[in-house]
Amino acid sequence: MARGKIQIKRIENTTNRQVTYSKRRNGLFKKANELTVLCDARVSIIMFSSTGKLHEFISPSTTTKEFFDQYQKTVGTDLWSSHYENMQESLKKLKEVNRNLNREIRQRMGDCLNDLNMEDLKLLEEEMEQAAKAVRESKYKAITRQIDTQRKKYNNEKEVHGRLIRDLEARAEDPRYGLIDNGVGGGEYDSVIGFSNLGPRMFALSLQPGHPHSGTGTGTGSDLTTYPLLF
Amino acid sequence: MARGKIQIKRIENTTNRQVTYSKRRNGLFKKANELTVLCDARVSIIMFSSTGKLHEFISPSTTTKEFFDQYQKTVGTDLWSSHYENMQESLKKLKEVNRNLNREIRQRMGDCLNDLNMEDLKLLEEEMEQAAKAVRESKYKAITRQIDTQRKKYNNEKEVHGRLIRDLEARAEDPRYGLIDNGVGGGEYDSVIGFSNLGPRMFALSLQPGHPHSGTGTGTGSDLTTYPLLF
DNA sequence: AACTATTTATAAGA
DNA sequence: TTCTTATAAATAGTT
Repeated sequence: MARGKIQIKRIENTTNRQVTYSKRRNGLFKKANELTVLCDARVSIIMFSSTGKLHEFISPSTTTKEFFDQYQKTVGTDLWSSHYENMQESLKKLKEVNRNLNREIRQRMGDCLNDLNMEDLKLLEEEMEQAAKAVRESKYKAITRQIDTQRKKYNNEKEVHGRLIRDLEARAEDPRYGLIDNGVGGGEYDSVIGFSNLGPRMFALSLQPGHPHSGTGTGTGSDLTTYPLLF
Repeated sequence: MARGKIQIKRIENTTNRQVTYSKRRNGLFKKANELTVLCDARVSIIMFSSTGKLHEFISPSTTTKEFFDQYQKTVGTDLWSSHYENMQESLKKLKEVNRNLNREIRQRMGDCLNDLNMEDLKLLEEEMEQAAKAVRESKYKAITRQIDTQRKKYNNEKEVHGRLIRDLEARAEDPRYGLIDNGVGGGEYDSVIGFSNLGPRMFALSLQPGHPHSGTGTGTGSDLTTYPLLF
C-alpha cells in the first residue's frame, strides 16, 4: 500500500514476511483499539505467527477468560463446554458407581447389613460361602505350590551336599589338602531336611596357597570354591 | 480518516456509532484476512458491539475451539483449562479407584484369586469368615424380626376375631338382626393361627335395611361394618 | 528503526 | 444501507 501495490498472497521471503507481520499486527491492534473506544465495543484478537508465536489484543475492561465465557454463552454450548459437561456427567456417574461398589464391599465385609432384607441376606450368604470355598481352594493351591518349591530347593541342596561330600572324600585321600573344619560333623549332612526356611547357601573350602583348584569356581579370583544352587 | 480527522473517543451519536462500528469492523476483518494470507499466520477476532451483538473472524484452516485450546496451552494453565485438567485428573483417579474396587469385589466373590499370594489369601479367608458370620447373624436377626411381625399380625387378628365373636353373640340375642353365614362355623374361629400369609382381612356383617349400626364403621355410607387390623 | 511514495481505509455527505 | 469522495492512515519498499 505504498511504494507499490502488493498482491494478497503469502510473502515468500521470510524476513520480509516477519517484518510485514509485525507492522500489520501493530496496525490491526491499533485499529482494534480505536474501534473499542469509538464504538464502545469489546474486541479480542489472538494471533499465532507462522513460527507459533502468540500475540494478543484485548479491549481494556475485559479479560480473555470473560471473553471466552461470553463467547461460549453467546454461540451456544457448541465448542467445548460440551466436553466440560460430558466430563462432569462422567464424573458424577463414576462417583455414584464408586459409592455403590464401596457399599457392596462393605456388605461383603460384614458391615452395613441393615439395609438388606432377608432375601438379600440369604443370597449374600450363599454367594459368600461359594466365594469362601474358592478362596480356600486357592489358598490350598498356593500352599501346594509353596511346598513344591521348597521341595525343589531341598533337593538342590541335597545335590550340592552330595557333591561337597564327594569332594571332601577325594581331598581326604590327597595329602596335599588340609581340611578346614566348618563345625559340621561328617555324619550330620542329612540333618538339613524338612521345610525349614532354606535360603541359598554356599559351602566353602579353603585351598592351600599355590595350589589353584580347577573345580566349578566362580572365577572371581577368590580363594573359595563355591557351589551355587541350581534350579 | 477522511473528510476531516476525528478524535479517538466514544462517538456519542448512536446511529453514527453503529455505522462506524460496521465499517471499521469490515476494515478490521479485511486486514486480518490479509495478514493471514500474507504472513501465513492464524488470527482470531471476536467482538461484541455495545448492544451485545457478536461478530467473529477466524482464519480459514482453523476452528475457534482449536484456537482456544492452543491459546490456553500457550498461555499456560491459567484460565479455566485448569478446571478441565483438574477434572481430567479426578476422572483418572476415580477410574483407578473404581478398578481397584472392582478387583476387590471380584476377589471377594471368589474370582481373580491368582493375583494373590498365600498371605493375602489367608487374610482374605479370615476376613470372609468373619464377614460371613456377620451376614448370618444379620439374617437371623431379620428372620426374628419377621417372625415377630407375623406374631403381632396374628395377635391383631385374634383381637379382631374376639370382637367379632362378641358382636355376633350380642346380635344373636337381638331378634332384629339376621346372621349371614360366611361359611365359618361358630366353633372354628381359633383355627386362624400359625404363620400362614395373613393379609389384611375384613369381616363383614350385613345389616337389615332401615337399622343403621352405630359401631366402628368406616363412615363411607356403606352397609358394611368393618374391623380394620390394628398395629 | 526511520522515511516516504503510495495505497487503503474511512468520515461525512448524498 | 450503500455510494461517493476528500482526506487521514497504513504500509511496502527503501535507506
